[in-house]
Amino acid sequence: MGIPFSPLILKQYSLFSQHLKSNYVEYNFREVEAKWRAHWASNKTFKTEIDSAKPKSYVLDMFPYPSGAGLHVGHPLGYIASDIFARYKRLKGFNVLHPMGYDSFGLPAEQYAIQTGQHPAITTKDNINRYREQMDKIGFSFDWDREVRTSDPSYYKWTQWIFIQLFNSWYNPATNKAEKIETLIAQIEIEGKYQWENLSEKEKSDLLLEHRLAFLSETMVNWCPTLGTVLANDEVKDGVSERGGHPVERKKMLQWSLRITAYAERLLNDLNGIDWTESIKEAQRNWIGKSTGSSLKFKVQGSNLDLEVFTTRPDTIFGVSFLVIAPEHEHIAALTSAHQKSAVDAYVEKAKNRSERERMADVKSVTGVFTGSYVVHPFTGKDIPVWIGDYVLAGYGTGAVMAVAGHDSRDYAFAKTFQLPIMPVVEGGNIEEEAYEAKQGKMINSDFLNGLEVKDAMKKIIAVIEEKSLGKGKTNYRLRDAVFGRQRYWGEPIPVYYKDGIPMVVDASELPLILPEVDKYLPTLNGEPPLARAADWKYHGKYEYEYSTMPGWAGSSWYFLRYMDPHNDKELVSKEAVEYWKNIDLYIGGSEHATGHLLYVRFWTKFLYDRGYIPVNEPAQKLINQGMIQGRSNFVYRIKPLFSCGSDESVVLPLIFVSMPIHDRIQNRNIDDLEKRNLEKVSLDAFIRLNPTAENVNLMRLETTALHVDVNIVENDVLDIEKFKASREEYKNAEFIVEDEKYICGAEVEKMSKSKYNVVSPDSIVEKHGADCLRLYEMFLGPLELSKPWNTNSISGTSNFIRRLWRLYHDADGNFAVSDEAPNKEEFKALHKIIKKVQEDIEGFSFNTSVSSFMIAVNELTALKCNKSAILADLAVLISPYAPFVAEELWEKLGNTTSITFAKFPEFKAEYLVESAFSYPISFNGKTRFFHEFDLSLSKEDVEKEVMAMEQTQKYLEGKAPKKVIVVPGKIVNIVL
RNA sequence: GCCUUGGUGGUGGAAUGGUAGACACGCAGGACUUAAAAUCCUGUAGUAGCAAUACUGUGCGGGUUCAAGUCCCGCCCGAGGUACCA
Repeated sequence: MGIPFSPLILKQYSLFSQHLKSNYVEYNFREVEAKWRAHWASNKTFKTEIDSAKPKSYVLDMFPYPSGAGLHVGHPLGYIASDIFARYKRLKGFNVLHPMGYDSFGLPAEQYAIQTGQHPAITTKDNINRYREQMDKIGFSFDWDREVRTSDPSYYKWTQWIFIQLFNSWYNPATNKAEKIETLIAQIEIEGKYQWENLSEKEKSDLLLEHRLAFLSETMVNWCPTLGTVLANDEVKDGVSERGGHPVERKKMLQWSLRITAYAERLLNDLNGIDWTESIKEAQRNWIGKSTGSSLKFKVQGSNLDLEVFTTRPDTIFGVSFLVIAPEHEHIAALTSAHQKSAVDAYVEKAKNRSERERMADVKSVTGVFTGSYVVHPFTGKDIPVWIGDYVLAGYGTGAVMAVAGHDSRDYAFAKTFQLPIMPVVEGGNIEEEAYEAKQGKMINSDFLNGLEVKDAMKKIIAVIEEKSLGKGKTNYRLRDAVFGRQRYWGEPIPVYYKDGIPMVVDASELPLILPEVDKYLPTLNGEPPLARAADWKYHGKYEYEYSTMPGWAGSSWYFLRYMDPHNDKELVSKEAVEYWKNIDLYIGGSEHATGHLLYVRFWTKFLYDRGYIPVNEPAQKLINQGMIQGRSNFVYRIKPLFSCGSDESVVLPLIFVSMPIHDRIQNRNIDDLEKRNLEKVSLDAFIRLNPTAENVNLMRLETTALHVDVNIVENDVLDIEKFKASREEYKNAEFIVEDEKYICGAEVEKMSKSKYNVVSPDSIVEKHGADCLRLYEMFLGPLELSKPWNTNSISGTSNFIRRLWRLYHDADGNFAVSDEAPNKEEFKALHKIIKKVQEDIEGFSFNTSVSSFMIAVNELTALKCNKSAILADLAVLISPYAPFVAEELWEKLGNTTSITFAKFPEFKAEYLVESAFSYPISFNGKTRFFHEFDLSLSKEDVEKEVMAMEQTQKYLEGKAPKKVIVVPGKIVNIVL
């Protein structure tokens, strides 16, 4: 008596028996990965200590800000690359420092705190836990015992300590380095410019503040009223805050700043000694913006006032036809004539209220006003009118320019607008058309400079200017001092208090200055920063603290040092640790930090070097920028028919989706009548079904609209209809019109974001395909530095690869089976080819090509049916940086008892690749026609002789004698006809 | 505008001046299976041809070379960054 089968059960049964028939056990990545994840964690496999017997390598990722959204597949790209590099270096016998931490002070946690009242520390901790969980899944070889968090008091104690050192230092131009402030006092005393002893405390303080590297000064800042804080230039994009997009205005404020400008020249010069990408170096060079020229004084007509300008083109001095000063220029009042006063006042007022954004929006329009004053040309004695124009910036140079309309396009536009004279002084241009800006040609209309080349004229005029004390040769930098105070809560408190209005730093022994609790994370009613809310928060119970906190980049400007010695509470880093680890050998991160973080970290490193705390003056020898991973959105297309019907009552529209090709045809109007009528009928029927009471229903027009669909329910652009229906209540009864039984989605590359439903998390990939697969796939996508859209479509390629790799070590039944036999020549060749390739690729950061070569190697060894342990053990080691889990498992099965982390990278032996013969492409006029194998020991002449004797050659020669025959041994034969 | 990049099949991408399109995805066909999935095999730049083969092909136009995706000159287009910086 059997159990009666229903067809469905029968189907399931046969499936089951099928499975039993073949008892092959596939690679179980879930089990294996979980096993090694736990093993590495409990054995602290990646814990690193100083080991002077080994060479060191410091491999670092830019640490993340732990945001609430978690990691998406774009984030780990750089981490995977650096992890491969770190694991490779270990195999090569290096002692590798490969840590990770969190840049955990920042705006989003604070914004969230303002909205919800939850302390930013809690939000931050939750986010960090989530990040850690996600990173752990991917199998990074970080030494987590060295984790740092910038918001941790034991960390920011040292950020504050560095601030104190900056405060207590000045930049000595004579020694060209930062020194203790005491050496400045000594110098002041020697020079006797001031009677130091006789100065009041306030005077001393003010005097020193002009030299301290951390100083308080009145600066123009980017003030964001909505956020209640000051923003750095690089936090402002298009006149609005980078985070949140709130309007930003210019405002004068007493602020803490860091004197980064003192380091401008060194920051520029030392770029030559580091191996960073040209684009980052160039961005930093532009940001520092060095320009050489001359300052020059113009006497104001009828006054003792001098107007000083900075120009890079002193050679064009005889072409000056007017001067322009910034609307904020300090001498505007003195320069304005009574007659022009109302016009000037109106203009200055308007310019002041024009936000950065507006000024930027109309770069093309030229505005300005005449002051009514004139200056005297220092060489011709002619009167030169002084104008005000907002294209001149108060913050750069002297806030005044000498306008040479013939040779500067902005001056030219200004002159054209206000009908001011334009005089050419360098041959070569046509001033009727445009300004001639090239620094090339002979000087004309220039008195004693006439006939000189621009370059020579430049030298001569600077000499004359200096001789006559009209000014002097000068170098200007675009780089501004870095504003260091933020009116925010979630940051490091600046360790300063005020005694009788004099800023004093907290004693280093009293650090850390703990961030106090506040009732609200908002500014106070009278506009003071949130820290002013802290109850009884006073230095020694008496003196008011500074209420600003440090900017986001403070903690990240030195974290690479802390990883070397993260638990030291006596020093920021011990001498021993920093002498051993020195600086970063490989730094990987996004190029968006080109002029922010990467400039500040160089600045702090140089400062700490100057003051003798560390032995290196650059943070990173080698820098790689990983590309952005963009999102790839999928779309479904809903039919949106327009109906007309008799009844007025609200109608229910049907939910019908058409596959992408159908949508395309509707959009492009190349849909045939039959299909169109069918679609119309389906829509109409559905409508009537849903609205049975509607009368006189008519279809007006057939249209489709695209809707984003979650990429996680789409595979290879085919929609999982069941999941889609389940995803939202209103989709439950959706209908689909498909072709070939597949609903094809549209796709488009966009930024990866929640609102576009195109976020792919690494967790989902790890869950579905495994961490090894994710690692390989991210590398396989393309060159590390290139931006590319994330597309999960071809992930099956790497997934298959791992399974094929696994099968190499297993027999047909899935039992581990390797042999101790000696490998043959082909097997050695396949192995050594991959040893060479992987080594070259990792050292050249070409990770995508090494994944391909692994595939080739596994394909070759599979074809050779190679199961020799001598080959397979080395293969496991080679692959282990890329796919550590499966490599570790195979390594153990091969009988090893220690982690593959401690294995040795196989040594490449060229002799295995030596070939005795080569199949030459025989080409005619560069076109390959056929192949022929020749022994490589054959001489060029012999090869030529043999080729010429061949029947095929004669065919292509068509009876003609060749003009020339080129034989490149081991490469090609080319016959020129 | 300037700076930095990049432009190669249906797609992601390979190519020290020396066989363009490695590797992978997708697609097509086949094997196994009652069937499907998985797996394996074959083909896959375009045009013409049953085929051998021929021609055309690395954004465009020139050049250097026996030989150019690669080097040089001049353009076009995309991406990222940056800007009244005197």
